[in-house]
Amino acid sequence: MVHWLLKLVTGRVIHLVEQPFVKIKHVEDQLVEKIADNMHTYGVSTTVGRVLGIIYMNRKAMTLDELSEATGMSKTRMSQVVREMVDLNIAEKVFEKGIRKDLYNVEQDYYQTFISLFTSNWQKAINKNKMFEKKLSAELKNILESDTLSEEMELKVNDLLKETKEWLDYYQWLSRLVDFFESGEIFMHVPKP
Amino acid sequence: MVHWLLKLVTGRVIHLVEQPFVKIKHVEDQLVEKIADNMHTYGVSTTVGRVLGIIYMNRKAMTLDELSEATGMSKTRMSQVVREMVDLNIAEKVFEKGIRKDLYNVEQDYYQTFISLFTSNWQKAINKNKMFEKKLSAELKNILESDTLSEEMELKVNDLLKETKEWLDYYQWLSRLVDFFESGEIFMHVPKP
DNA sequence: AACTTTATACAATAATTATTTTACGTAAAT
DNA sequence: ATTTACGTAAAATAATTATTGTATAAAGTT
Repeated sequence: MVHWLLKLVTGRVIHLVEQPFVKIKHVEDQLVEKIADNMHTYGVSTTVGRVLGIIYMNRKAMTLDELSEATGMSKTRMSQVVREMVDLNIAEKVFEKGIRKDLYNVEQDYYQTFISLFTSNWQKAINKNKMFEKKLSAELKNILESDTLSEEMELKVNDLLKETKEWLDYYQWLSRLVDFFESGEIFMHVPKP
Repeated sequence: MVHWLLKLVTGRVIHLVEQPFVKIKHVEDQLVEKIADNMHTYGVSTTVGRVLGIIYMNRKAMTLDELSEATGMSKTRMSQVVREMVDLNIAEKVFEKGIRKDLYNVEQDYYQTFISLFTSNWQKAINKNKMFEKKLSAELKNILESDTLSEEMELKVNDLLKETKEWLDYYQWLSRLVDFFESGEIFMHVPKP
């Protein structure tokens, strides 16, 4: 960003004026690091979090080169990271006429970011499971038709069928839970401060 | 569990009777694997998920040796895994008189498991952040008192103070969100099917 | 048309996380 | 009083994930 300032720090005369700048930079860095750290809780890597924090603090979209510069990581890695972020719905590519490079921006609202991560995370799991349960349930019903089924086995199969049903219910609940967040209904019951 | 049955599979006479057993076992395994897989979404490793699934399907507490046998992993690993699970509040050590080995059991209610993982996960992050914000806020106020502060810098610091405040608010919200789940209030608004 | 710039695929390397092996302390069983 | 069983610490190894470097294709510039 304002790197010319940083270079002046060694100059004696301007030193006093620079001191606050350095401190501010330090606070900003700490904030970004904290955001990066927290991202583990959301199930994404530290680097994703760091990039999120950097763009967030920058207040406007950034290019891969700028991100690379800011993180000290390769441009390739930045490309990978922003793609992951776009997939997770926590960043978006923005077009700006006259600028050839891709620009990426992030949501400025914490709450929305939380919801995006929460929902994209769970939605994936929900979809995978609904399919699976159907397949399993069919498999079990098929076993029930076998005529060499002992009493004990039949009991077991029915138990598993019940299990499968409950599992499916649970995922239906999760699905509703995701809606509950995505629609913003959650804020009616847990209001923002 | 019922390993003696498995051993019979090669016997020709009992083969027809065993077929369903093998199929049932297969379904159970698939279920456990699915649970294990899903656990990624909760932010825990596959093995933790697998162990959860195994104990869950077993319907009663298991020892480290049994888990080791069931997963094919070392007892040491099982020790590590159950500890992690206890920390996450998704398993508990149970005592049974006459049995020397430690027994571990898991919650049989999916919903409760979800909540345990959700809350233990976030509670950790919340605690870490509350401290941090206080520290940062103090640091910023300190900078404000510097007399070599340019107009621009002062603006910046105030901006960061506001940022910090919002961040704190957000974590307060998360804290309430955790309560909302932990207290079971969530089920009043997103009822179980 | 030749040359840059940009993004990303792909293979190689580094770093982290998961797992096992060995070892040891403690508490029962003999 | 040994001996055996149990759980886990600590170090070593394996497996996975994160990161980089090289290469390439597509679009922009000269």
